[in-house]
Amino acid sequence: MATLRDVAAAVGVSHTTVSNAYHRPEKLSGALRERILRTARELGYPGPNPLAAGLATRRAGAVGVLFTEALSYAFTDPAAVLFLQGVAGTSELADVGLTLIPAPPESPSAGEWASDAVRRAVVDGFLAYSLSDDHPGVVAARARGLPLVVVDEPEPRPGDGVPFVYVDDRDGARQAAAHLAGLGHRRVAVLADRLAADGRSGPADGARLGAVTYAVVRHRLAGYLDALPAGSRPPVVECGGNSAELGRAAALGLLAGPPEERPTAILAITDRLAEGALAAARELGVAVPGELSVVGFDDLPPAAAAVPPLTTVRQPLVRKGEVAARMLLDLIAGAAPGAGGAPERVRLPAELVVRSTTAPPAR
Amino acid sequence: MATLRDVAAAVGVSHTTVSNAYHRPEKLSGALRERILRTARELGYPGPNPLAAGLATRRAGAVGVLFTEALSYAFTDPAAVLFLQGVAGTSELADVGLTLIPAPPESPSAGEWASDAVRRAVVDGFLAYSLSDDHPGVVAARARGLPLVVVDEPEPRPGDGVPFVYVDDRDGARQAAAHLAGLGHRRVAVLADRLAADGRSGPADGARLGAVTYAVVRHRLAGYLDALPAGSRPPVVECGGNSAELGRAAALGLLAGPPEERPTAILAITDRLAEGALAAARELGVAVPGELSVVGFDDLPPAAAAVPPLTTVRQPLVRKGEVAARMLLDLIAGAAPGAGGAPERVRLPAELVVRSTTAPPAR
DNA sequence: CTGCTCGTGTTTACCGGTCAACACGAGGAG
DNA sequence: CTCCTCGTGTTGACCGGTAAACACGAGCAG
Repeated sequence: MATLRDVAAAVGVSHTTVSNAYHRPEKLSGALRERILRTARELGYPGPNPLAAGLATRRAGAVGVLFTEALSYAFTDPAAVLFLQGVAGTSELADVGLTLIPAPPESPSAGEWASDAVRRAVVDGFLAYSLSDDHPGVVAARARGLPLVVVDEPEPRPGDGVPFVYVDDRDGARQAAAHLAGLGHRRVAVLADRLAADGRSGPADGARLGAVTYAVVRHRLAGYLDALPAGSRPPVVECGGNSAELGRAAALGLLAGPPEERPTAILAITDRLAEGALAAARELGVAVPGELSVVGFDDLPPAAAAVPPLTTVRQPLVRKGEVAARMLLDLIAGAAPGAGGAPERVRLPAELVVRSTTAPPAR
Repeated sequence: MATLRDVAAAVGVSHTTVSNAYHRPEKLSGALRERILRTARELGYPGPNPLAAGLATRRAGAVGVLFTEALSYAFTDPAAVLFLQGVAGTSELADVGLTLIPAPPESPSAGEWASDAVRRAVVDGFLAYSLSDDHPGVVAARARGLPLVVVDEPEPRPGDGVPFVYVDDRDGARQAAAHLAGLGHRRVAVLADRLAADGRSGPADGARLGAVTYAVVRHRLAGYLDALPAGSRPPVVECGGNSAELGRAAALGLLAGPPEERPTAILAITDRLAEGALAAARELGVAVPGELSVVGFDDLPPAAAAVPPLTTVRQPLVRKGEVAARMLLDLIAGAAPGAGGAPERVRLPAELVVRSTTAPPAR
């Protein structure tokens, strides 16, 4: 493949002049520039090699987004996709690429050399999206010494200097539970997921509830407790994954008992689990919201279209992506976190959206 | 920031040895390797710079996926996301990154230097996803001289040597129309989109139908005609975008007339338009499938969950991504297209899925 | 004792650009 | 007439790695 110097030789000018023909048209006469570009075309020169240019300028021209697990899984999660939409919107404004980086939570197999993808990514900065507290991906990203913005979790220790964008999950959950409590519900159950990365399912005991690995889950759970009558400990059951199917299975168990024993309301930690709960209720002939109230979390597009439309907590997913991307771009552009330019943490509000899956409990 | 040579100097070895400590542990003693790695950590050396490494090895370690329009829009399109899911699944197997590249169809503003993102992307190859026939992004990608696989469109000229992965849209559309024709429908209308990149809406005349810029649309339209009674020219109305809302608006127009004049069936060129048609029918009190049959295209997840469940044509979206990614990876690994290794074109089947939105026309 | 191979490192040449500093002739100001 | 500035280019030094070829002592077979 022809290089910049080949073109220079063919035209009979210096390599710098060819470089300038591409980036600094004003530094040479129009005629010469034309001649250079034409020769380049004739020689099949594909233009300056981005790798070489990047090395010289020390800019990769792209930002990396870190996902837990496989990317193929991330695309399966509507919340992640919406977040990405926000990120994409603002990073293309800044004319930088977007590279997706899978960061499996497996612990390093060959000593300290796990999360290779993070180490090898050609990027100017990272966006860590919703990783667990102990995730090696975040560590690897920090080790790269590049600007890093953490989204949702893991929550950086205050003073740690890591910019952080998050949603007030606790307050959102509190609103959801308060809504239910206000309607008069006393027997409330929680449908949860991801208390840890082990994918376990079934009722969660105190120990497990005390050691939740994901900050988002921790906060939502705490928010529920905030608004429920003091001292009440709603049963929490883990679904083993965030899907309607798994939510349905778990809800089936919750709803198995006789009417006077089963919960009158379910707080689902995500919309998809709520969807599953709705399916389970339908299957069992339990009327929603007559005999059972359900509240979701996220307010994904299908929530409004569900039958009945789902009462849920809205979090600004796209906006979260926009804010995080803007913050990272500022950081890359040179703003010191916390100091003047970029704020160190941004909290986005969550808001209860009451639709048709909640009502006072049957008496 | 410390470099590989700094570490070498600190340890008192050559820089090559440090490089080997990272990539070829067998080329040096374990003790020395440990010492090097430890020193590197102490110096805050972030590991080999990916840009420099890439330059030297001539591998970027990532593949680029080209989308029409903005990325933020692509994430809005479930079909694109599903495709990406397939791509991500196979490229992470190969341990290469995934870079998303927006390729707006605008014509070059500064002479030949449009689609900058394509030219600057640090990738080893491109996947062009569903671009229009004349899209500058494809041209730019070819100009980079890197392996390129085109997905869906633009259809490369035979013998052009560009690998191509596509779905048999024409056959899928034919099946849809044949199903309707078989049920006895004679007044069929088509809900379309993207006849060109101008976003126009309204009835499409012959001239416009003759100059469709997107191959996929062209094929689906042709497939419909294949199966409809010879000589019948169903009215085609453009929606101006692929959304349920726009589909609803267009369908409202189609369904405005008295029962004996309005179509008894609608062929929607995408599921989302079909969804809009369903909404319009519901609004107008037109029973589906009693008074109106609707067939979609794509078989996105919501299609099965719609009420009533949508009859549609399934295309293997995730698989399309997998096949295309595998093909590109093979190409990057050195297989010549067409010759031995990678086949030059792969056609994926489309299949009609009959659900509950189609029935014989009311008599 | 000689000659090979093997394990460990080192030397040296790229990879393909960008950029700061400098060269040089022409036109305009003083 | 001289000096300065400006428009155009050129020189040469990086950017931060990778890899082929070579050096060298030790162990070992013949």
